[in-house]
Amino acid sequence: MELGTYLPYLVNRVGQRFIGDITPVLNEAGVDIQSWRVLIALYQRGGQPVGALSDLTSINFSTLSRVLGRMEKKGLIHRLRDADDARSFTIDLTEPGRDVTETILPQAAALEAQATGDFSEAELAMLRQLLGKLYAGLSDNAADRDDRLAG
Amino acid sequence: MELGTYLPYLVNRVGQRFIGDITPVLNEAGVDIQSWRVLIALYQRGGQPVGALSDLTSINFSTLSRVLGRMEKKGLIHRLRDADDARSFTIDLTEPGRDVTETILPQAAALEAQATGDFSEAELAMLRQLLGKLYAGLSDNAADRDDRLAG
DNA sequence: TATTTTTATTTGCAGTTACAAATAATTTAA
DNA sequence: TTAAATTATTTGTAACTGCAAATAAAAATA
Repeated sequence: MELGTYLPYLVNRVGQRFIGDITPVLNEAGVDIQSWRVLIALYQRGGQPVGALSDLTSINFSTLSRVLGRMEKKGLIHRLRDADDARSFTIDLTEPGRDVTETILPQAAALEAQATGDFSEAELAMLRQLLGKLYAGLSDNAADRDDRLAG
Repeated sequence: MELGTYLPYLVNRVGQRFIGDITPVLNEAGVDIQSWRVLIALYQRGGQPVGALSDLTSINFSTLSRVLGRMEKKGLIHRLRDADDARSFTIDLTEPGRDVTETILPQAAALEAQATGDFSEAELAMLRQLLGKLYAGLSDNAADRDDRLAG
């Protein structure tokens, strides 16, 4: 096994550089990287319960609970008790949360565009497709947990 | 911008699933994910000073310093004061460190193989190449730091 | 050669993270 | 229709993280 071909290594270092590039933008806006993940997810997919948001953002349940706590304190989101199921919340962007997201989004898009400046459209599409396929090939640990409970 | 095409999102969720899949193996071996990154890097590239290891593993300097601290306590690595430069250490695997690495490696390779079971050789090669290209397109924040100092 | 600047690494500190246990509400089964 | 099991989320706790400042050694400069 060669380090330079080991996919977890290749993926991790790209992920870390993405974080490095977006961090100054996020600092400017006063949000951390986890909150940013929540912001985009909610912005693009609308209100979500914590569990779905955990899947969507790949943030651990209990961590996410506290991330949401600080986002709420900052007025970026609110927790709305579900009418039918009082265990569940719907997490939603507030207006300021939407505003912050719309401030960051174009800068995030610009950084992505810059990082992929040398990519052809075909390469970009291919990369996205392969990352999706790879994701599908890896274990859905949330589903595993459900299986374990079910089995 | 669509969440499903946003590369940081696609990359992060793959990275998190890789971590989820390797974690039981690492727990079994008694090492954490960061230590594992250090282990592979040293195993494949030989002894390194902390700075080079930070680049190689994408682990922040001060974090890495403490990761090395716990690895040393566990006897996985040792710090060897550089003969020519007393500020610098060469970090190296101990024999137990090498053993642990060799226990984990085949399992890590198996997980990667499983995740990419549906990939053709061409797809795999393409994915690796594109991830490399993407990495190159992102900022080398270590270099940025140097530039800032130099400029 | 004494002083300043740079480089390599570590540490203080304040905050973040994840596991497991706790809470609280809902559904299932007796 | 009450007890048991399941589900959604939060919290206790112990460990980990990253920034900025500190340390310590080397290189550059006066």
